Amino acid sequence: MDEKYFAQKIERKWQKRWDERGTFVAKIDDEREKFYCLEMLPYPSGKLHMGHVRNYSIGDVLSWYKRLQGYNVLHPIGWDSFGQPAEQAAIKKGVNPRDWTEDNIDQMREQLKTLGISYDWSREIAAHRPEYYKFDQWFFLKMLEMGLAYRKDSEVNWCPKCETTLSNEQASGGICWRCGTQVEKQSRPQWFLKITKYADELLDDMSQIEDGWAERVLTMQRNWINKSKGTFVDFSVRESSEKIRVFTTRIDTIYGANAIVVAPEYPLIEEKFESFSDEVKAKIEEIKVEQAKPKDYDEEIEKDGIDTGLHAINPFSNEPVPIWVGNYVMMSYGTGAVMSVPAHDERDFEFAKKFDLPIRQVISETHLVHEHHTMQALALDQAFTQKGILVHSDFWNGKKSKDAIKEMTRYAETHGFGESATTYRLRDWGISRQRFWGSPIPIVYCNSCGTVPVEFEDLPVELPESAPFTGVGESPLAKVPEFVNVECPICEEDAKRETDTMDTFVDSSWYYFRYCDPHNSELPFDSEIANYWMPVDQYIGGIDHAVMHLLYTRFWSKVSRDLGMVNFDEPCERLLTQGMVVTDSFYSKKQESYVTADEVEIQRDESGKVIGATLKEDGSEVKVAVEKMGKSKLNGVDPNEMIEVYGSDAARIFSMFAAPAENELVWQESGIEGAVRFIQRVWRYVHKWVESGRWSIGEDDDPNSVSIAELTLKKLDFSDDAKKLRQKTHQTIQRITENFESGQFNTPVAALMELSNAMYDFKVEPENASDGDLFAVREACESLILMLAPYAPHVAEELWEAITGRDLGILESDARFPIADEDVAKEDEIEIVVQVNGKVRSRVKVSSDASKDDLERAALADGKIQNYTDGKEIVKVIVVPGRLVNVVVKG
RNA sequence: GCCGGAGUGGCGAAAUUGGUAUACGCACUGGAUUCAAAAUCCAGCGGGCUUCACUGCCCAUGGGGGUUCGAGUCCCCCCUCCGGCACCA
Repeated sequence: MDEKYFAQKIERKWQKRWDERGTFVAKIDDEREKFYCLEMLPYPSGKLHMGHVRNYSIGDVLSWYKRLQGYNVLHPIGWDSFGQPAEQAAIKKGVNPRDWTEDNIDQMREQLKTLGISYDWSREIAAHRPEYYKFDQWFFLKMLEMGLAYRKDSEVNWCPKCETTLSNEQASGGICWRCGTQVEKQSRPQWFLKITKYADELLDDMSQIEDGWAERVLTMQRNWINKSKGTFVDFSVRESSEKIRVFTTRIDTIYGANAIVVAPEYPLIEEKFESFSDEVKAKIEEIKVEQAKPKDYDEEIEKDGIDTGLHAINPFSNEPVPIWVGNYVMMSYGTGAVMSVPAHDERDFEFAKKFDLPIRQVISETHLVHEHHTMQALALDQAFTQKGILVHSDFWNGKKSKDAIKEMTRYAETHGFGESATTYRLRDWGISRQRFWGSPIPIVYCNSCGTVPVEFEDLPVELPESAPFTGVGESPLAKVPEFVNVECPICEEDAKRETDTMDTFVDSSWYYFRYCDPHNSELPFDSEIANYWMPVDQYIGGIDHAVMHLLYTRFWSKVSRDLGMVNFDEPCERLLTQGMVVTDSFYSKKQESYVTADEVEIQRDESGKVIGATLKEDGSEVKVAVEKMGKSKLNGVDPNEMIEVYGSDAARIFSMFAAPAENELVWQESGIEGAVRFIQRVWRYVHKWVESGRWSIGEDDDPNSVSIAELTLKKLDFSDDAKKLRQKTHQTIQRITENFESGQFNTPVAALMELSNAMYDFKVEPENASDGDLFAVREACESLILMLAPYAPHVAEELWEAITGRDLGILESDARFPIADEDVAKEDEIEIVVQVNGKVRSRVKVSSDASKDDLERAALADGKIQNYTDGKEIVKVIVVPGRLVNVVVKG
């Protein structure tokens, strides 16, 4: 046994032993309650970043905690290994995406093993392997059978020079990443999954998970789906027999409509285009071009539009209103037309202000109803968007918005110019990608038979070994004749394969099922096995996935349920959305790329805050920002160096201690020394007692030593100091258990540090320790090690071995997370704060079970308090048992 | 722009969910130990006033307002920063 703590040595020792003993291999066991702990699977970029370390450390803390409580824990890991970076590497460096990906996986697996996360590596999966993506295709075919997969035209980013489609990232700033050409939109047939069919269920089933998911995530999902009840209203057009249909949730404001605003591609506009003036034509074209550009959200888009000269007739008032084309109306969203009510909608208000359109108030606040009936509308300086009472609305005046919405909708329905409707913002999920590195969509196009699904027994449709990666022209897959040319599964005539591959979100939508049964070659997973492990008890991942991934994944479970494969609705009971790990990013405008911190000269203000930077090489300007780590192209902080220097236990403790899991964490390395110091303090303390020979481990013990079993059997006398130490031990167990149960992982580290400080404050040396002292020390040490294990499993195993001679993590281990003894933890005397008018004026010591009356009496008897109450009237006394007394005085 | 979140000492943060603001750690300062350094140990550490000292008082949780006996915590407005926005994953 080394006396000195040497992280690398013990970490390697235990990683090897865990591997050999299969410590973390999960097996179905009906005797024990299962716990499925899952972290979002990483994209194998080749390099671990601090966001990963944080994510997996949180998962490991929970896995260890549950394992020590006797749960049957499943804690798997795999790779989200399809995606653009591999293909970009192929284009830029000429490597094969498969080799590039496999290399990266090997590197990251090594790094993860060095971190010592308690994964069941026998269940490792990777999306890019045919054994896995076979079942992406399997699910696709099932969804096709269910009518959930369909094909329709949809737009993609298109570079006219490279004649290729681009992702949003490749088209950022509206220009092609390769050649800088202005990006356009192109329409092409693509495959969609009908997630909208599940919109209501995705909303309603939130009630099943609301206890375990953060409210912010559910809110974002709710707003993303955005179910709104409202009314379709048809406006007839004075210059045409066509009608314009708009959707509104506020039909009660229709008397305030001052215009109909339509998208530039609106059919009526196309039809009447030639009749417009040159100015109108030019503006419409301009808006079209502008809308076709990929969105840059940083840039504020000013409202723009033009009056076409056409008129729509308000079906309620028969009033004609102008028809405008506006840049904020999209053909692809809603009906492509909106009614503009500036007085009661902020966007419409802004539009009306800019073009000086009339603004008519038709809803007023309840208490102003009377005046507004007779007065002209007040000059509004902003839109009044709340509900209220209708004014300036003919027959409907004086009605409440809520009633008016119902009655006016009914009126529109009976008069044939409208209908009530429920709309969703949620759109179907487009999964077609014109890329090589993804699951091929298992479809064949035949001239005689049409669109033909590949037979189930012919799955997987395998990706070819390689393809020409040029970054120009059609997708690489389309350039591989052996892949494209195929026999039609029906008529056996020559046919062509679909060359689009699936969105990588498909892979990550069902991987947690696969972990349950990762080697099944017939089915994605066995139902019975999945129903044992699933749903996931705790899912942990970045808040950046709050909407898309987590919505797709919920959708996929519901589809699996409808396929009869699982017996539940929601895939994850509890979700911990970890805050982003962000870091300073340096973007060189000259090099048009991100550079590392080493390459720049950083300017700081007096407080050390970064205010700017220049490139060391030539002093050119560098844009400094704080951005999430792992963002593609951005070089994050490399945790491996930190692990090498300080050890993985220290890195893990520090990453957990640095901030609460949900918070964003601005990464900085200073402070990790504190974690190392803490480990060393624990190490030294335990070794001092073990090596003193005062407690026994094996058979050849010191004759003066005594085992914990012997101690437990004796009736022990505890000194006041020993009592104090035991009290601290049990209070710490209470605190940490509470923290873990409520998902708080930073404060337990502080509690452990406090406990170790208390151990150092206990001044008894081994040589003259009584049996009671020995017991108190041993109890503190054992509890500390067990509670430390989730954070620093290597050092915990090592110390546990030192004091018990046994392993901690293995299934056969009898080590259990400690349980607090309330009687030992209880304080006899507590300090109560005494306030006068809410300000702390004194403190009194009372017995911890003092009654309310006792507290009040003690407070009023206190000399300092009497100074404040003398000659004044005591209005009331508020007593919060265990906390404080507040005396309220007057005069 | 739309949706969601965050802001507390020099720094990361804590605060039993409306009840002692600043636990724990980092950095810093002083002391012990040492030939010396590292390591370790002890002490101090929000700001301002007051007292020789004990002490006492006031101001502080991004800014402004409100509710309450009492607000970091609840409500309203504003500022700054971060995440997502459907082809980054």
